[in-house]
Order: sequence, then C-alpha cells, then structure tokens
Amino acid sequence: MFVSTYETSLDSKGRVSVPAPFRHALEGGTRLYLWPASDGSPCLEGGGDALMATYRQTLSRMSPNSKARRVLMHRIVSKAADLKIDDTGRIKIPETHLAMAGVDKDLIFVGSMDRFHIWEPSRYAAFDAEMDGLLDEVQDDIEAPFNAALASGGILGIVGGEES
Amino acid sequence: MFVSTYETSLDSKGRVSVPAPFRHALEGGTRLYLWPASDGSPCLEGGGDALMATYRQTLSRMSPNSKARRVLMHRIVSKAADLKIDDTGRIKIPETHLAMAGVDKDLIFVGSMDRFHIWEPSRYAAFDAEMDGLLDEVQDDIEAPFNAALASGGILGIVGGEES
DNA sequence: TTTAAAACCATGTCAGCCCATGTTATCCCA
DNA sequence: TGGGATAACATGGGCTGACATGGTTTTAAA
Repeated sequence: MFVSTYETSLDSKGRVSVPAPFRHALEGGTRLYLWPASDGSPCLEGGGDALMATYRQTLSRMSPNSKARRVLMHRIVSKAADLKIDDTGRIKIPETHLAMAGVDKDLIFVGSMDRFHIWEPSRYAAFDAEMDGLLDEVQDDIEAPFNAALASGGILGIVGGEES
Repeated sequence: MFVSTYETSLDSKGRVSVPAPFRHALEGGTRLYLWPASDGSPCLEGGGDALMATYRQTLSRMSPNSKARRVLMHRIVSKAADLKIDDTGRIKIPETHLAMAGVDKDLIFVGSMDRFHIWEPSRYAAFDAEMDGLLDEVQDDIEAPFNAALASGGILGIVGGEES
C-alpha cells in the first residue's frame, strides 16, 4: 500500500531514490511503471507489477476495438516508462516523463493506496490547496460510503452497526 | 476503542510512548497512521490498521475519479505518516507532522472512539473551552439520537426502557 | 574513440532494535 | 487491611543496519 508523502530530488546524474516504504510496497518487485496521471492531473502516476497486472486484467475484459480500451491502452500502457529499480533503490526517470510533470530537480512522491504520484513541488502545493478548498463541498459524499464501510465490518461496525 | 486523555512528551530523540490503553485498542497491531485532523482542527488524527481498512473500504465504494474520493485520498492516505510502534511502545512522529499540530515537546493523546487525536497542549485547552461553550447549543441535538439508541438495546433500553 | 548508461563501491546519518532503570499499579498473602 | 512481591509501563541510552546520496569503474552503444 502506498501511503504518505516523501520529498526528494534528482542527483547530478538524474537519479532518484524511490522512498523505502514505497519500495517495500512493491513487495520485492524491482519494476516500476510511470505514466501521465490517469485523472488528468499535471503529474506522473506510477505503480509496480501488481498495478500493471490489474490494468492488464481490465484491458482483457474490454472488447478489443472499443474506444475505451484504445484510450486506456494508449494513455497507460503506451505512455508508461518501464523502469528498473537498481540495487541501491534508485531509478532514472526519462526526460520526456520529467517534462510531463514539469520536474526540474525537486520532486514529491505521493502515495494513493494502490499507486503513487510524482509531483513538481509548486504544482503539488496548488493541488493541495485545491483539495483543501473542496473539503466542505464533498463532506456529505464521504459520509455515506464511510458509514457503509463501517456497517460492513468496520472497526465499530460489528458492535454498533445495527444501531446506525 | 480509544477512550480518555493522556498527556506526555517527546524524549530527547523525538520519541513518544503511545499510551498503553491506546496500544491495546490496536489489538496487537504495531502500525499507526497519523494525518491532519479530518474535521480541520489544528491537530493530528490517527488510528491503526482497522481504521485504515475502513477508509480503504470507503474509497472502494466511491467512483474512481469523483471529487470526494480524490479529496479523501489526498487528505487521509497521502498525508498520513505510516509509523511502526517499536517493542517498547514508542513511535517517532515526523517533523512535518509535528509542525502540523504545532507540537514542540509536550503533547496530548485524546481518544475519540475509532480514532484518536494528538494535540499541542495550549491548542487543546482552547478546543476544550470551545466545546464547553457549545454545550447548551447542542443539547437538544444529542437527546433525540441518544434516546433512540437507548430504545434499541442501550444499557437501560433492554431492562428499563419501557419505564422511562 | 567518445559518450552515456549501468553496475559497483564508499560514506554519513538516522531509524529501529536491544538492554537497562525507576516507578507505579496490581495482585496475593499474612 | 497493610505490606511485600510482581508485572506492566514509561523512559533513557547505546549499537547496528537500513537508507539516501555521492562518486568511480565498467560495459555497451555510436
């Protein structure tokens, strides 16, 4: 599971250390895929073999020449950089991909459960502010699924699920 | 269940003992997650694997690119510190998170049922006073759900519910 | 030969792990 | 009911290994 945020930077040779907790989330895998964020955010999105396998599954469930399949294939698989983590835990992100995220030297790894994102710091700050601004607006849309999660075996759901 | 309040402080190496009752509430789990409080209070909020699993469930019930899901993901998962409780019951809270709560040395663990909060003492005092001030205003909003809970199996609901 | 990428090596820092101590609450027994 | 034994707990400090990071050598491609 990719959790938390780690700030780091490229070294003089353009290498980055993948944060250790993220490497552990790959469970020993040394492959990493990076593509432009699937939600359109101006950052990179990435994951390991497990996530790529899920996309593979997804693609296999779509009819071969559907628009949706072509778009997904193109935006994730075709645009992904296929990287190998070296034995000191570093990767080299291609210039093209750095450009997509606007990364120069400093960058931020941001965990999102089954994947992570790589942001250029000032863009991330803007995104952060945007998310904060949306909080009130979405509060109600969070409550319902949270209560549903509680009821179906959540931490207090077993004890108090029936009352709610 | 996280109940009660415990005052403590960081040691010279920046470590804190998680209060034993809170550790017991984790039921053997040694993982702890800390993020900025979800209600916007100037403190940290935290929980163990059970709570994180509930959030995971919640996220899985929301449509992949909805605003609400993105906000929740960003504010909880992305901002969470992923900590391990060592075998003497201590954690190391990252500088970034201490800064979020304004904690320097002293801090307060506050139980909130399925989660807990970590406050800087003077901020907590202010919060405490604020809650006291709101008591009269909310009294009526508490009564109705409480009576409903009583009726459906609360401590006096079974035995003496009908008399009351 | 030149250049770039990959593999290798080397170093300092810090988190995690282990051991030790003092204190307090709990339990048992006189 | 008082007092002593015991275990849980908070806290302090030292040590080791993981980690991030910088640089050098080797390999392969042009």
